[in-house]
Order: sequence, then structure tokens, then C-alpha cells
Amino acid sequence: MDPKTQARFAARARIVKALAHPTRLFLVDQLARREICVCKLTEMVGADISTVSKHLSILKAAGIVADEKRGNQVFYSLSCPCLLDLFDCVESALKTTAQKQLALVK
Amino acid sequence: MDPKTQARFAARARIVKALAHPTRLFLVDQLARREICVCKLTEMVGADISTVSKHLSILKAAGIVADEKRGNQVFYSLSCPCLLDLFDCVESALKTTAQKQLALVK
DNA sequence: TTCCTATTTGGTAATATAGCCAAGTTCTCA
DNA sequence: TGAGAACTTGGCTATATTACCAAATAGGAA
Repeated sequence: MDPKTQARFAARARIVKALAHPTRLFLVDQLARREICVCKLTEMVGADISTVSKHLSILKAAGIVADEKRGNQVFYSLSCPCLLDLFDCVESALKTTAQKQLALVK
Repeated sequence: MDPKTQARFAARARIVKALAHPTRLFLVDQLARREICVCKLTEMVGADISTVSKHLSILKAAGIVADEKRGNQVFYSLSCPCLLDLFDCVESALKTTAQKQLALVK
């Protein structure tokens, strides 16, 4: 693999890695609908606020979400709505796998 | 997060995690075009064959690729072509990020 | 100021991942 | 059979990730 190709796939992997966690996928899913503050997201996730904050910072570093401070709250939102299609992709991948397993059992 | 929601996002995360590595993204990209044997993939990647084999087994466990033994070679192929759209998603996410950074510099 | 809420950051321990080498398996072909 | 090619698996070390707690920072209200 030449250096340029390697760099391209490393860049892609950075994005995908940022999404590779159940909580972070959930956060992206919620933020797709509206902006939400860390406080509320923490409540929805049900983990320590520091944990949720770190997940959000990982998504932010990858350019997937954006944050905006208002008062003493920080609101996050999806900065890259196109990534929503990714859910459909993954979802249909899951279905394909499930159907294959079903076929084996039948 | 209720158990059902948690399970749904955990399932999605399993798929995304399987893709969250430069080498594995490269493998999927190559396999999208045609089936290829481990031997050839190893040559393309430029790592130890055991390393490539393990990456392939991770993709296989996630239901992303399928393998077929023919003679003493094992051919892998994409079992879920829909995942190719995912590349476009990630690619446009990269572009969005890049454009924002460019705007900051200007 | 002082307290309180919202959030981030640092530290730490447990767990997961990655890559190589070595050993085992399977198949082909002499 | 035996040698060798193609893969996979086990083992090991190095590195990365995760989640929590505790401490630090920032803003709003009394």
C-alpha cells in the first residue's frame, strides 16, 4: 500500500473509529434530530457526565459534531448530517447478516 | 437508555467497529470490486499474512465479507455491498471537515 | 463575593486491540 | 507419502480505549 493510499484510509478510519462505540452512535442518532445539551444527553445515556463529555469530545475531534456554549450549558449538534445515511448502511448490513443466519437455521 | 435501545446500538457498533481500522477499510474497498485471495490481499497490504488473515476474520465475524475455499486458496468477497455507500458517507464527512478548516484559515 | 450548576480535564485500573512469530491445518503435486 | 504453498490460530508484548472518581474551570444567581 503506497503512502498516499495509506493516508487516505487512515483518514477514513479516524472518522469510522470515532463512531465505533454504542454510546457515540446513540449520541449521533439523537443529535441528528435536534441540538441537545450535555446535561440532557447524560441523562439519556445514563452514564457519568465525564464519560459522556469525553465521548462528545471524540466526536467533535473527528468533525462529526459541533458544540456551542450558551449560558452555562454546552449544546451539541451534528455538523455532518450526511453521516445519517451511514446508519441506513449499517442497518441494512445488520439485516443482511440476520437474513443469512435465518436461512441457515431454516 | 433502555435495554432494547442499548442492544440496537451495540449491534450497530459491532459493525462499525469491524470497519474501524485503515487496513480493514482498504480490504473492504478492494473486495468491493472483485473477490481476492488472502495471498494477494497480503501482498497489497504489505503486512504479515497472519495479520491480514486476522483482519479478514474480524470482517467475516461482522458479516461484512464472506470466504470461500478453492484449492489451497481462500477467496474473500463483500457479502454486504450496501456498505460501499458508507465510504461515500465517510468521504463527504471528511470533505465537510476539510472545508470548515479551510474556512478558518482563510 | 460565594454558592451552585454545567462541563471539561487529569488520573487510574481494567479491558480490548494490533502486529509479529511460531506452530498447526489443509490442499496440491510430485 | 513427503514437500511445500496458503491460511488460520495461539501466544506474547505493546499500545489504545473505556469508565469512573476527583479536581479544575466557567457562568449565573443570591
